[in-house]
Amino acid sequence: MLKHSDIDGSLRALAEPTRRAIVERLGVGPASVSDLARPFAMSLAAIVQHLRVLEESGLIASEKIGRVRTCRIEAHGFSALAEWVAERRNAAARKLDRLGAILDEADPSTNATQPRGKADPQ
Amino acid sequence: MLKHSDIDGSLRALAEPTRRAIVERLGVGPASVSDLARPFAMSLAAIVQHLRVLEESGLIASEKIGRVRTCRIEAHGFSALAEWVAERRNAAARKLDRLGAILDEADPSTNATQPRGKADPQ
DNA sequence: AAATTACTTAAGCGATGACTTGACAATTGC
DNA sequence: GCAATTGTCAAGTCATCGCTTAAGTAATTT
Repeated sequence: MLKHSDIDGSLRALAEPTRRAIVERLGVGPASVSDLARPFAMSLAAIVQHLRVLEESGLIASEKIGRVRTCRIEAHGFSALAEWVAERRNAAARKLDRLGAILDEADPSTNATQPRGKADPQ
Repeated sequence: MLKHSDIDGSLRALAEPTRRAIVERLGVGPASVSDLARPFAMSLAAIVQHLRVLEESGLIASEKIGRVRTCRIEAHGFSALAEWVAERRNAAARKLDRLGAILDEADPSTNATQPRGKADPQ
């Protein structure tokens, strides 16, 4: 149902400080393109390019009314990403200390694809 | 306490499909450099470079014993990242429909930095 | 000790990405 | 209508990134 991952697009989009700052600004509330551009020492055109990347990745959405385009943050895109990151974090946590053994016994399927001969130490 | 974010490093590292695949592989369990390289149609040196990026960002760790370096996923780095993404997702969710009003009344502090003159519509 | 395995390091190359400038289009205010 | 505001599009520049090849080191096997 949820677009099985424009994880790639989302992560690429967020791997850039300016775009992250824009996203954080939009977390406060919607804003126009020039509002978003104002804090930065770069051309409006550059910001528009960043916005395009963010919108294509589904992290923000925008609507143009008259001559002003208003941008807002898009919950959907962030949910997909949050899920992916959480999965990895859980996988990592499962490997910590002895907790691994406990959880793996509760749900052995998570270990099914383990390569032969590696007993997953620690 | 938690390194206020090599969010930048983590996101940059994960914005690359090969590195994401490596991380997913390590979610199953630790592996050597050549183990990690095997599935990919690229040189070992390339993989080593990817591993370096991942390690510098704190998403994986590695230890060399004898001539083989063993890599594992690092829970810490993923937690920091998961937190950041969750914050943005929450900010986004708060702006949805009327849910916003409800949550904002429950915790008005989240709205305190709203810029003047913007009433946060919808 | 010679060969093999498992990396490591450095230099270089082509593609992509983040900007710029400049020219244009479409509202809106006077 | 004219001018400012707000954004769009296209081209071009420069740095960074992902990869390669080639040469080197250190541990292990035979």
